[in-house]
Amino acid sequence: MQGEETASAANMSAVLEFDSDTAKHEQVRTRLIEVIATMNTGDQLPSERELAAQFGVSRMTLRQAISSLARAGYVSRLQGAGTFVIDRTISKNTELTGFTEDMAARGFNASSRLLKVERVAAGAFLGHELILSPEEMVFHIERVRMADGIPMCLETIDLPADLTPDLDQQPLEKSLYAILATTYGIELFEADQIITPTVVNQEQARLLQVPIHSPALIVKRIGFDRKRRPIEHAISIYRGDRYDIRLVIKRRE
Amino acid sequence: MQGEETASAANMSAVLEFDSDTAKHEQVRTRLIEVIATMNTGDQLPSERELAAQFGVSRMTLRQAISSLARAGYVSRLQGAGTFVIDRTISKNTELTGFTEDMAARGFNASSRLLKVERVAAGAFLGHELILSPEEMVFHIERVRMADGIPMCLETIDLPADLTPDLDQQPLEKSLYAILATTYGIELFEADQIITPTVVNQEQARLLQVPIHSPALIVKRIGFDRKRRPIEHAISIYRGDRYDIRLVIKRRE
DNA sequence: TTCCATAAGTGGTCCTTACCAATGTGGAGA
DNA sequence: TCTCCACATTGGTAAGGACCACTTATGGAA
Repeated sequence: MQGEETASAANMSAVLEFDSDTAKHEQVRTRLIEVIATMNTGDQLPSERELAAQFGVSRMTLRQAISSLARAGYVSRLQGAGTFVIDRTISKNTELTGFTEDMAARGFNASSRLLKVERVAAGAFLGHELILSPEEMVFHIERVRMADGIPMCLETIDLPADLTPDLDQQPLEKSLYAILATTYGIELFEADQIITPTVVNQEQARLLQVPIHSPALIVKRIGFDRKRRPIEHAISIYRGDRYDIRLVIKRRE
Repeated sequence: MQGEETASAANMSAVLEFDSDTAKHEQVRTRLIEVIATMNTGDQLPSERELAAQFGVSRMTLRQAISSLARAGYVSRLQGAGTFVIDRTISKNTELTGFTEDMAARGFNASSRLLKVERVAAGAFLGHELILSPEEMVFHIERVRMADGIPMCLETIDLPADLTPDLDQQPLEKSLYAILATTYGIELFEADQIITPTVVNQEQARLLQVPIHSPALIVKRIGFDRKRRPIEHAISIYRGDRYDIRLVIKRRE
């Protein structure tokens, strides 16, 4: 044996240089992902003590980074044995992403066709969902979302208008999440989703270019910021023949 | 103000007594859930330093417990502000559970009707999914799963026979996960799921007591143990009119 | 009265040290 | 040759201290 693990360990930068404005465990995490990318499924990582020494951080900090990777499904830890690289062919859809990122992860190029943008009163239902008074204004957006030019989903989104002034002036063919982040400084922190099955009606069939009554998934989502204030209400209808939802579910950690 | 937070803090047991064979942070977590149950949505928990002192543990240990609760959606932490109780009306379906637990969480009583148990060769497809040679034996189980006596889903499960000898002698109307844990000492650690929409055929419609061509969800799951060895392959068809899948998705933590 | 700097309090990060628990291995003994 | 057990190694838990980043309430200045 020539020590493959030791070899890949040697590839790691000896004692990382750290940004002062990003948490060390974040930077270690990022660096570890790069390292893992060069390894194969089942390979063992160097021990925590060894990695900590190499990165020049405490073992606690190193563990924080590895814990995050374990949750995200990059590695698996076994007490007494070691930390091992996990097969990454399964999509890791437990993290909150927009359509654009989601499609990128599946190897497609996301685009969209804007059907409608309007500024309207929330009304009773949306007011309840977004915790607004029914008179408050929301932006109402309807889009067809496409992957490599093929229609994948119909999207209906409503956002409180006071959070996103002039949203209707923005390039809504692009990623909404990107616009929210860069233009308005709004970042979604978590979202509640409810998934149900349906069959498409005539109008939906036309827009999605599938036969009428084809199976489809309805995904209803309410997105929240870090303070759990509702930011968006979205209902998406995904065609069932080209789209599925993949999850990795873990026992409590 | 009479200090509601201080009052509920006073309700907490001063300095917990600890089991020696369960991790402290686990026990703190359990105790905290009880405390949270007595509080209202939006209430602020005592500070970490205060809680740590009350439980008689270090702040690190206390933080470990609270981090777990934050991931599970019990509380929300805000740097500089505090830790707050989150609305628990939303189901927290991000944790791996069996049908029995899932239904209990929704307030239903789970039961099942056994349609078939047999011991057969895995074959090419299942062999691939479960990483067995096609000749190896698996237990093949088909069940109708019911909530308060109403059919909710059709379940087809296959498990490697050598892991679970005499599985066909077990009471398979009960929770399979419970049997795996108690009789065979097998615990599922994580599962990969793929969710797709469909419409039921005549046979499925009969078993689920819904009209033919009703929308339904297909959930394909492969369950793994802690070493990521495949334990079960399951395909479940849930009726769409009485069942949905609820998720809370978070940004990376 | 309004506004803003500030102090106090909160969660977030990071380090060090120590020991526990599970795993796998290699050598002693049968 | 085989079995079994002590032991080194791995990840897991825990305490305690120090400081940072952020929020909020407060009190003084305009």
